[in-house]
Amino acid sequence: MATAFIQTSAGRFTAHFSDRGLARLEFPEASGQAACRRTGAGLTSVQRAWLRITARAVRRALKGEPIAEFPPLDVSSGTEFQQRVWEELCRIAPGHTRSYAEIARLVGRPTAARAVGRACGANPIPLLIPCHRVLAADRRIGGFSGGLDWKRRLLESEGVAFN
DNA sequence: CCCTAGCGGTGCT
DNA sequence: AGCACCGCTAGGG
Repeated sequence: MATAFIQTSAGRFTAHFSDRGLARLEFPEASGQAACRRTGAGLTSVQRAWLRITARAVRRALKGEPIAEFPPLDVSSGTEFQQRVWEELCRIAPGHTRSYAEIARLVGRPTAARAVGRACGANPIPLLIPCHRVLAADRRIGGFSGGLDWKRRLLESEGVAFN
């Protein structure tokens, strides 16, 4: 796994690439931003290409715009159930939402809404796998592993109303 | 608003 | 094999 950084107006994201693609994306940390390494060092040329695509995707996602091109996503860390949930998340267009229960139904486990919440929390590539577009059934915001402030901000940037 | 009961995947013992 | 977590939900004060 190779690590690289993506500078944005909202801070510096951290991306981890395996030999299969983008495997993890981390939101900017509140502190410790000072230490800046050269981004891209230690990446293969393929990974550097993925990094460019990822950086574009992240910047577009932050503006609430549709993402034109995704890097390959390496979701092999997830269980089969988690991967099915994440796949379903990827089908939610910007500006749209689903409830945890709806995702549960879509992956064929209609009573597993709670487990869907857990699977969302385990999403290793938030923002690009848009777990922020999942709300509770009553349109309350639910949770977000990266912090509720981020979820609110992302939903607002997409013009989504929530409770 | 609160509380309760039922829920299922996951990870830890 | 248990068991305690949880980004849940529906129902009822």
